Amino acid sequence: MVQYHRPELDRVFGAVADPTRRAILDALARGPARITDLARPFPVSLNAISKHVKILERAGLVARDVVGREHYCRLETERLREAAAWLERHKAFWESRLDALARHVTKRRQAERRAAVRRRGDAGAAHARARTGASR
Amino acid sequence: MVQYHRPELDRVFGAVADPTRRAILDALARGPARITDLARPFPVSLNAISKHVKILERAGLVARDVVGREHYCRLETERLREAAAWLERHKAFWESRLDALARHVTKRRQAERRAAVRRRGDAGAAHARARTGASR
DNA sequence: ACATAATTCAACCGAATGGTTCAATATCAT
DNA sequence: ATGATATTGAACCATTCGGTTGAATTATGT
Repeated sequence: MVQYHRPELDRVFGAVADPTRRAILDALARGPARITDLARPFPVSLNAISKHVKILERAGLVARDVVGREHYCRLETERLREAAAWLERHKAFWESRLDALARHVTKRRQAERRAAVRRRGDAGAAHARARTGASR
Repeated sequence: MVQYHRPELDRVFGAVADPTRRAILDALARGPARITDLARPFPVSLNAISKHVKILERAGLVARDVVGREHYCRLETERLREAAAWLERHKAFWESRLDALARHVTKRRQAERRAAVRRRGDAGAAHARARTGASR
């Protein structure tokens, strides 16, 4: 179940981790656009957008058609599909595992409670004493 | 359709963009584990893993229960669900848009061909001249 | 009490990011 | 030919990242 390193996933997830790049992808969903068009709504330089597009390209999320001096960018959905599949698969798996664990813990808790009642007192097992995290 | 900046997505996608962190998540799918347990399979220092876990925590993908000196980490699926939903939604939207564009282009191509035939010669429109990208 | 174990903190390092500015290149329009 | 337009290249900067090492902190076992 633990698979070997897949650099495409690094690049795809790395690419969509940036809000500007997600916005660029959204813009491209409206149809192909040139670098200049893509850059217009953003408060950053044209060069910055050019770099972002290059990153999206390396991630395989965007392709470009060069027409004279103009570069038309368009979405490329295959890699996105792969990334979505990875997330979906893991989400499903993790959730089922968590359910299984929850059932297991519940069963163990019941067993512990019965044992504690038998012995009387000291109802708190180590698990119950855990100060649960998310401290920030 | 273009939504405002969602930093959780930055953090979640950023977190899963790293192969070591994806592997940690996979390990945690087998059940809660301490930092030391998580670190064992990796060729990097314990400190490095500690940092990775902290990043996963900030992304909301992992929570920890501190029991004495031991930190038990476990998966937290909510944020993952959100990220998966984002990808799914966009994947679906982009694919439908691409289909629509394809239909549109096809129709336009047919119209152009008819026009070209009427005029005779010079069949190549600008679009057809585009040297398609993915040049690396 | 004391050594050991589990973890973080702090400082550091090199490489990658996201941004800038100022050319350079190539194409289009006149 | 000339000038404007679209884009990249190159150099630079501050910050973040992924990693290290060494010391500090806290809890456990004897």
